[in-house]
Amino acid sequence: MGEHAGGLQGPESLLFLTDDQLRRGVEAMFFAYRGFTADPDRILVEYGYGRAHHRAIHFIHRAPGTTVNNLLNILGVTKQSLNRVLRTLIEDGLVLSQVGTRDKRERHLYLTEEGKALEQQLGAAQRARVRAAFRTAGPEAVAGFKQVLEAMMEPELRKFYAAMTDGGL
Amino acid sequence: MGEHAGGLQGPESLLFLTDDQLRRGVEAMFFAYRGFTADPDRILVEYGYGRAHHRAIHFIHRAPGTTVNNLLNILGVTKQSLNRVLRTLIEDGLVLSQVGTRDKRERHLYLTEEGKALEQQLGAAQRARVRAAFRTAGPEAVAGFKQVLEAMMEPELRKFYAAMTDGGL
DNA sequence: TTGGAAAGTCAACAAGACTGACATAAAATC
DNA sequence: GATTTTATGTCAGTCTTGTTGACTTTCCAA
Repeated sequence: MGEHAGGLQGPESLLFLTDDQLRRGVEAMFFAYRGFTADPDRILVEYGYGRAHHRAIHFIHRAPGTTVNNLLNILGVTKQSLNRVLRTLIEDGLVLSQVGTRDKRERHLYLTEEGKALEQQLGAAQRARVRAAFRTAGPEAVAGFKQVLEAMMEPELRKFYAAMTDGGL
Repeated sequence: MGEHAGGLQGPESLLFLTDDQLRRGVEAMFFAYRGFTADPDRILVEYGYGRAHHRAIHFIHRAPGTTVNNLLNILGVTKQSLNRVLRTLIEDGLVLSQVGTRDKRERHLYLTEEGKALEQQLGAAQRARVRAAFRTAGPEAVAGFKQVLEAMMEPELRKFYAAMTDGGL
C-alpha cells in the first residue's frame, strides 16, 4: 500500500484516490446519511414507528403486491424482524396482506389509503431534502452522485436498484 | 405540488428534480449505504463490536485527544449511549481515556496501538470499497458525489465536516 | 463559599436487529 | 398418493444501541 511519491501515473488524475480523499468520502457518506434520514425520523416518532417501518412502507408503495419474501431480499433483514414490523402496520391498518390467488402460500402486500397517506408524508419530507441538495449541486453533480452510489452498492442490491427503474421489481 | 406539463422552465434542465428522479436518489442512498457499511460490519462481528464502536474509533483516530463531549456532538447520540461503547473500548485496551489537565472534568481520548491497528483494518476495508467506486465512476463523478452529499447534511454537521478537512477539531 | 452548570458515569428500559425451533399450508416432486 | 421443499408466521431468547433518570465530580461565578 502507499504509492511512491512521483510515481509513473500523473498524480493529478488520481488525487481523488488518495487515502485522505477516500476518508473524506467516507465521512461525507456518514454525515449525509444522517441528514438523509433526519426528516422522516422526526415524522415517524409522532406515529410511534421507526425506520424499519418507513423502509417497509417505501418498498410496498414502490412495488404494490410484492410478497414478504421479495421484501426480505430487498431489505436484507430476517423474516422475524420484518414480520414484527409488518404485523404492526397491518394491525394499524396501513398495510393490507392478501393471500395469493395463484400461490396461496404467498402474501401480497399493499398500502391502504391510510398507508399511502403516511408514505406520502414521509416521502415528501425525504424528497424535499434530496431536492434541495440536487438543486444546490446541479444536474452534473447529481449524475456523478448517482454513478458513485451505484458503484458502491453490493452487486446483488444493484440488481434490485436497476430493476426498480422500470416500475417492475 | 406537481408542475404543469409544459411549464415555463425548460423541462430538460429540471429532469433531475422530478419526483421520480428524487425517488431514485433516495433509493440510491439506501442501497449504497448498505454497501458502504457491509465490509467493516463483517470485521466488527469478529471482534464482538458494532457500528457504534467503529464510529467512535474512527473519530478518535481522526481527532486524537478529543473529549467525550466533542465526540457526542459529532456522533449525535446521548452521552450514556456513547459511554457504554467507550467503556468497552477502554476496558479492551483499544482506547485511552486521560483526565484533562486544564479541566479535570474532561476526558481526552486516544487510540492505543491496538486501537490504531483495528482502525487501520476497518478503515482500509471501507476505503477499498469507496476507492473501487471512485475509480469506476471517475473524478468528475466523485466531485459531484461530494457536492450532493455536502448539500444533504444538516447545517450543523456540515460545519464539523468542513472543519475536519484541515486536521482540526 | 455556596450554588449552579458542565462532564462524565451508572442503572434501567425500549426498539429493532439477530438466531433457533417449530407450525402450517401449499406447491413441487418422486 | 406420499414425501419434500417452499413461503410464511410465531414463540422465545439474545445482542446492540439507542433512550431517560439519577448521581458524582469538578469548575466557575455570584
